[in-house]
Order: sequence, then structure tokens, then C-alpha cells
Amino acid sequence: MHDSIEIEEIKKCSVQYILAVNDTLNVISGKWKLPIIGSLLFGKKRFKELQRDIAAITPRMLSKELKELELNSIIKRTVYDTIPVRVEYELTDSGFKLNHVLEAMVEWGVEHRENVLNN
Amino acid sequence: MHDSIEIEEIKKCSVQYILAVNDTLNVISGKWKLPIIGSLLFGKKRFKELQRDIAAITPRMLSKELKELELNSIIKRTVYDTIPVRVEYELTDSGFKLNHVLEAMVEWGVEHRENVLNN
DNA sequence: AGAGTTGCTATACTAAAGGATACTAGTATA
DNA sequence: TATACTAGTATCCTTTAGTATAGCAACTCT
Repeated sequence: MHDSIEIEEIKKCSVQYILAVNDTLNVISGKWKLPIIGSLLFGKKRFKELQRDIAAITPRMLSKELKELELNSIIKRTVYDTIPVRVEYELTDSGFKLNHVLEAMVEWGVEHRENVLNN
Repeated sequence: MHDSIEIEEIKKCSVQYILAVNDTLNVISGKWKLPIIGSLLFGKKRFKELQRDIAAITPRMLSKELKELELNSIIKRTVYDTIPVRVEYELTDSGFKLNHVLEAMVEWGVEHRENVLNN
């Protein structure tokens, strides 16, 4: 249709296509990653702030997910040497760019829900 | 347009935003849904064709995933009264539109991989 | 008769994801 | 001394996702 040549080429090779999509999928799938990324889209947050934002998450899961997101370079963790210690989490540039993906997902999700209800 | 205003409003409400994204995410997450959708993007397929396309999938998983995708109105199942019986799976309009989401995911996945390797 | 095709299902299992609850160190405040 | 705050860990348990292997009915082909 009207996509860049580079992306057209990737699509031609369905294996590469699926691999790239899987990379993205792995980064955002699971129960808590979207709520965390969603919260951080509004600005940097501390551990307890995230825990308050995401009502039902346990510290174990929050800690685990934050570590994974950091490993995948989606978020950046900064420790401040204050008393008490202060740890801030924020999206990296790459992490922030996920909102394009999320926007595509919102659009599809809304449209699909309408289609399903109207049929 | 009515649609774009609606979508803008949803984005402002982070809870709705996350719910809509989750709808989409639930439809495509898991180990086998992308390979199945990816295969069907190239046209309708029969059960055994899908099984051959997706080398490592067991019939149990293929059957399970196809049922889920059908329930979510992503694919349509058609049984032909031939001998031997012939069952064809194809993407619905809604299912086909998922490629916009997948395209956004490919773009991000490729770019992210480059960023991570170059740092 | 025996083997092969199609489109599955049944049963039993392992692995991964997630939850519940309690706990830690270091510091500050009451 | 007891309590509370920060940012997490440790341990154990349950639930969900996925795997392995076998089998079935209804046919066709050799």
C-alpha cells in the first residue's frame, strides 16, 4: 500500500516479520507491563508511586517487571543518594516510542469492539 | 471526524486507554497467535496447511488457538461438505486490520533492536 | 487388506507466570 | 522503645500456558 520500501521488504520475509513483531510483543506482554509503561508515559515515577498507581500489583511483581523492562532498555532506573533513598524510573527514548504501537493498538481495539458489538 | 475525536478522548483517559490496548494484546499474545495470523495474512488456509506452515505446533495447540481466534472474531472458519471434509480458515476484516498494529510493531521492533545494538 | 489423508480430541504431563505473605536495612520521627 | 517510611527480597503456593503422545471417524488409494 503506502509503506516505506524497507518495511515492505521485511514483510516479504515472513520469518523476519514475525521475529520483529515478537520482539515487540515480548516487551509489552504480561499482566503488568502495560500499566507500568502507561503510568510512566505521564512522567518519571518512584517505586511507591508506581505501586500506588497500579493498585493491585505486589512489590514482588513490580520489582520483577521493572527489572525486565530495564534489561530490555525500555526504562531507566536512577538511584539518588538521599535519605531515605530515592529511586526513579523513567521511559527511555525507545520506551517512549512504544506509544506509537500502543496508539495503533487502541485504534484497533476500539474499532474491533465496535465491529463485534454491531454484528 | 467523529472517530478521531473519540479516539483522542479515550487516550486522555488512561484507564480506557489501557483497556483498549489490553483487548488488542489479548488477541495477539501467546506463542502461536502471531504465526497463525501471519500465515493467514497470505490467504486462506486449511488446518493441515497451517500445521505445515507453523512447523512446531501440535494439533492440540493449533485447534485451541484457532477456536480462540474465531471466538474473538479474528478469523472465520468454513466447513465444506466435501469428501474428505475440507475446513478453511481466513481472517475477518477485523483480523486483517490487525496488520496495522503488526506494522507498528515491526517498525518499533526493528528500530529498537538497532538502538540497543548501537549502545 | 493395509496404509495414508483430513481435521481434529483426550489424557497426562511440565514449565512459566503470577499471587500471598512475611520480611529486610537504613533512617527518621513520636 | 515503638512506629513508619523507602525500596525492595525470600519463600511458598496456585493458576495458566504449553508439550507429548496417542487415538478417532470417515474416507481414498494401492
